[in-house]
Amino acid sequence: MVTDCKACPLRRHEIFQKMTREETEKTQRFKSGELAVDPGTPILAEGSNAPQIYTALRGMGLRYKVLSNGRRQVVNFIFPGDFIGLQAGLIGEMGHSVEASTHMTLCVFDRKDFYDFFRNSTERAFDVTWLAASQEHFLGEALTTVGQRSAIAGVAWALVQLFRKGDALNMVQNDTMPLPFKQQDLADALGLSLVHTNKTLARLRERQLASWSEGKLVIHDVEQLADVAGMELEEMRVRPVI
Amino acid sequence: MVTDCKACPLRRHEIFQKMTREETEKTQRFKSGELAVDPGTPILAEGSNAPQIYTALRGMGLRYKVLSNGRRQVVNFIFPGDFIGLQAGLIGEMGHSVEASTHMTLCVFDRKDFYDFFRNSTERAFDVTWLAASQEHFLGEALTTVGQRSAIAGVAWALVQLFRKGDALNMVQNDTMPLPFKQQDLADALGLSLVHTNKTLARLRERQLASWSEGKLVIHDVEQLADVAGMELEEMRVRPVI
DNA sequence: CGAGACTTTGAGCCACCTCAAGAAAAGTGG
DNA sequence: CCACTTTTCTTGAGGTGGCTCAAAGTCTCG
Repeated sequence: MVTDCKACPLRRHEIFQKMTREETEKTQRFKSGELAVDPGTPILAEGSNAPQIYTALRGMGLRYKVLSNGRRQVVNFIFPGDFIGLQAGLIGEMGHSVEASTHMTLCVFDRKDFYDFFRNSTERAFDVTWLAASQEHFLGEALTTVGQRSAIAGVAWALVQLFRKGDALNMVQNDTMPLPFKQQDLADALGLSLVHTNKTLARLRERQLASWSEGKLVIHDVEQLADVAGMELEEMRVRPVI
Repeated sequence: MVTDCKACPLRRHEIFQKMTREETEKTQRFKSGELAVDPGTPILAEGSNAPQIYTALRGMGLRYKVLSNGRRQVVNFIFPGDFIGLQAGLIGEMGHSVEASTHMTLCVFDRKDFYDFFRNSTERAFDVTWLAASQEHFLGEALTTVGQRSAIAGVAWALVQLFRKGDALNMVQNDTMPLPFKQQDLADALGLSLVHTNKTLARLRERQLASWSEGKLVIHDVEQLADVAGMELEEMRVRPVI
């Protein structure tokens, strides 16, 4: 049986299904073009030249880099629908590692097919490029946060981003969404220590701006939180028609 | 007369020349498809939906974002050959501002033509995507630096990056290259204060690792500096053949 | 019930910040 | 070419936001 890739950002089901079917036949390992991984499982390693590319279907994960001194920078949080390994597919090598934070199921396809796919449809090629550019845009924002915002503004910024992304994916109900990460993950994303991140989260909780515990993030007034972050809420971009 | 766009990263001269010629006719403003700007001139503004895209032919500049509180994050340094406005071309809006640090001359073409260009050649479409992905890769590195490296390691990292990029462009002679930026620019790139950046540069100079003054950066032993930065020197990536 | 993983809190410290002011360059106009 | 102004660089002094160390509290799970 072939996986339904509705969740793939490129929405080209027939292509993805073909890829995953081939993948299945080739490796004899994936029952249905899906790959299921447990929390903590590394999916891609920095510097690797992995032949696979994935789309997250369910579950969440982290992109991160680690320095030789052991410090870790979380580059991004992965949500359902996100692409994993685009960099490897494009420039031939991963610039970061990826691992699962929760149980995840991934849609698998391989690089060679990715090239064909890119070549055969300018429409889809544009989508891929759009995705890369969006990611670049996001990283610019993140860099600005880490470089210029105070701890409380940075944490507020991150929570707003996560909440809005969750909202776009219909994960928010009653002002709350699942956020299955550790405080250490957020700390590493913001370049803060765990201790200070914890204290900053406590401050936001006291001020009734945001409360994150037991894997649930609750935000009643996003605008107020965005205000603390010193950011304007830009509306979600939609891929333009080329 | 039509500009020679050898320096454009996409090397598709006939296209670019056509674009710039059209541009010239349309605006009656650019004598030869080139645009010359003075130091300090804003080229693109964050949030703008500019119809133009550029390639830097000569001179250097800065990409940056400014926060509502007035703080500025320098996102990247622009060298000859770099693309300017790719984001606007792809996702319809600039995520950062761009301004010239030196006198610059730019190769101008417009967005509509960019779309056609993208659509009409999968080869070039791939190049664009590759560029976007490379930029994403770089930003991930920068984020890691700002988030996880100490001031001295961060400054060392930045100088190594600049020096290697200059080297790739044959701007290095006798271990020295032109670096026409201000210390404030570097400080804003690394999320450090001007004062601390200055003192850190002084330390590197004392330790004979790197010396930057009067617009010239001198590095005798890049590996030693990379060591201070705690980075491995990865070799320059070349766009793979698709 | 004990072990391990995560969160919370307290206490002291330091890397980097801000404020301030002088020195050196780099324009600018006559 | 020289006074004058403005910008950039440099250095000192003192302050603080966020860090590290340490330990206790909570939760999960075998």
